[in-house]
Amino acid sequence: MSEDDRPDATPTDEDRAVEAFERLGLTGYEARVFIALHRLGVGTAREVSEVTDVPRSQVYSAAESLADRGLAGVQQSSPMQYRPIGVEAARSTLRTRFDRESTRAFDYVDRVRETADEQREDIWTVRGRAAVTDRVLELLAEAQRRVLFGARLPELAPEEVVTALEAAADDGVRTTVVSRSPSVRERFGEPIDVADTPPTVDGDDRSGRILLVDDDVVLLSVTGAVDDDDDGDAGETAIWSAHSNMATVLIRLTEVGLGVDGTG
Amino acid sequence: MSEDDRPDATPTDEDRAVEAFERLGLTGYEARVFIALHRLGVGTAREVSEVTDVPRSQVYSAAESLADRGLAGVQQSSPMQYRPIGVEAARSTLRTRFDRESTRAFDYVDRVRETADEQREDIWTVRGRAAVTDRVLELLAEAQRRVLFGARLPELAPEEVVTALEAAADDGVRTTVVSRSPSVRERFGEPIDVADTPPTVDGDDRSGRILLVDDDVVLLSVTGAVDDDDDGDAGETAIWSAHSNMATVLIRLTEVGLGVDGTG
DNA sequence: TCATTGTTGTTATGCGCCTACTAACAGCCG
DNA sequence: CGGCTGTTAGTAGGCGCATAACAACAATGA
Repeated sequence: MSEDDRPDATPTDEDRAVEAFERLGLTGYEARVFIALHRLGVGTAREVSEVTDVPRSQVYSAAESLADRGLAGVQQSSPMQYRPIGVEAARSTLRTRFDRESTRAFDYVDRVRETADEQREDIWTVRGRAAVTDRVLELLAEAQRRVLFGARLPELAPEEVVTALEAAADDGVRTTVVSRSPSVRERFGEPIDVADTPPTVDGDDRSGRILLVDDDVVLLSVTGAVDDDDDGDAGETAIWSAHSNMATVLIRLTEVGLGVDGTG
Repeated sequence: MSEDDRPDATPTDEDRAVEAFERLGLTGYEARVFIALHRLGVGTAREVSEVTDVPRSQVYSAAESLADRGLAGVQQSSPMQYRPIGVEAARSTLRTRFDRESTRAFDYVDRVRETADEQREDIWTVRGRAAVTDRVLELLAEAQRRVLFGARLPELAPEEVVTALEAAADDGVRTTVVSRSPSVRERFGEPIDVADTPPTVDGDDRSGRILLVDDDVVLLSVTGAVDDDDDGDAGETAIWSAHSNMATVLIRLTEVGLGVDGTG
């Protein structure tokens, strides 16, 4: 059934779908049989093996495994027949399973977790949009006197960050937001100072976020796919430092470039 | 650090958490390092290997892999230091990844899917709560003249099923719901007939759902963990048949047991 | 009636990859 | 020298992929 048996041909849409299913926890055979069953509506092992690249003898176990996962139905007859569960039901079955495992895993982590007591002359690296946002929020929580936050793109100033910045401003922290992008600037109001980024430092379109907190906390991020696994949207890498001489030095440098004065 | 090195000791809470992380796509080492980092707050490879059962030499690659996934941060120094991302941020990172893969997988299935044109003298088996519900909904959609639905437990009559039953009733389908459980019965109103289950057939507390549609569609389910993978809540297995003599016979038998008359 | 042919469902086997685990190593510093 | 760090090689076992062989059964034709 495959018009293309070359070992390294361009991956088809089906190949990509199979890979996605594999990352959801299915085996390659299970994924192909599931897809084939949806193609057929109903089918025997033979029919399945004719519309996809799974040997007939392996269809039985793969389909049985799908049935165990609640993703397919079986008819005990000769020949046996299989039919897939509906797409939405299958999606929700997998999602339920994901949520269950997620709870099991993170509940335990929650119980044993310790918060780090700071700290030394450190520069930390963090990869991934969500991870960077997480770090921004934790650093913002320490703010006592002033905060400067910059984001080139709106996606880099998500709702949680906006909220945290507003909370800081409400607590009497002198809060400034800089961005070249108007759509970022207009998300902040009232107690927050908003400013355009000076053209001098805005040249590189790979810059991401900047965060200065008080006099000794700094975070800088850049965007651009680092070709992780396959995190299309997470191409952000940040460095940060807190309560260190290194942080202080970085802050001075950054302030000069931005034309901001942190003293006062 | 392990007080228990017997090969097959009872799994600890941490073991169970590690297994959950593995089902979310992490390796065992990655999971243990992630947990250890949360235990420590911050840590070097040595410290991690002392707190969990991962050889020091393997901590480096495991932590680096966590950093690639956006689940940990790295400090390039000697000794290197690692720190975990916050629990909520980690959970949301994994969930985002899950949703992305889920879309990739099911969008393709949606494009190639065919609906089965019914059908023969078949009895189908379906395992898992969600899969059974899916089948109930598809069978309900065929209703022309009458529907009888029964569920022993409220969980077996989820909102979608209630909605579908009401829709059928509104379409002029004579609709009856039977259940021993008052909490099931009181979910249905107006155009739907509600009845208690006669004691004669209610004996077995493993019965699940029953569905009769017109004169030739029937579904029967039973509950009880079939010890699938680990689907704690999905211990339901159903058989069903539609437009077959087998279905007709089953319907007659069921009606007698329930004291219902389907003619008219 | 018997032999032949084909189908079905099960099972065995070899291969390759990834993970777990151990071990060895060069570089650095006190 | 001795201890620590970070990297790398090497082994073993498990799982998934792939192919083949098999018994049981049904259909066919002489």
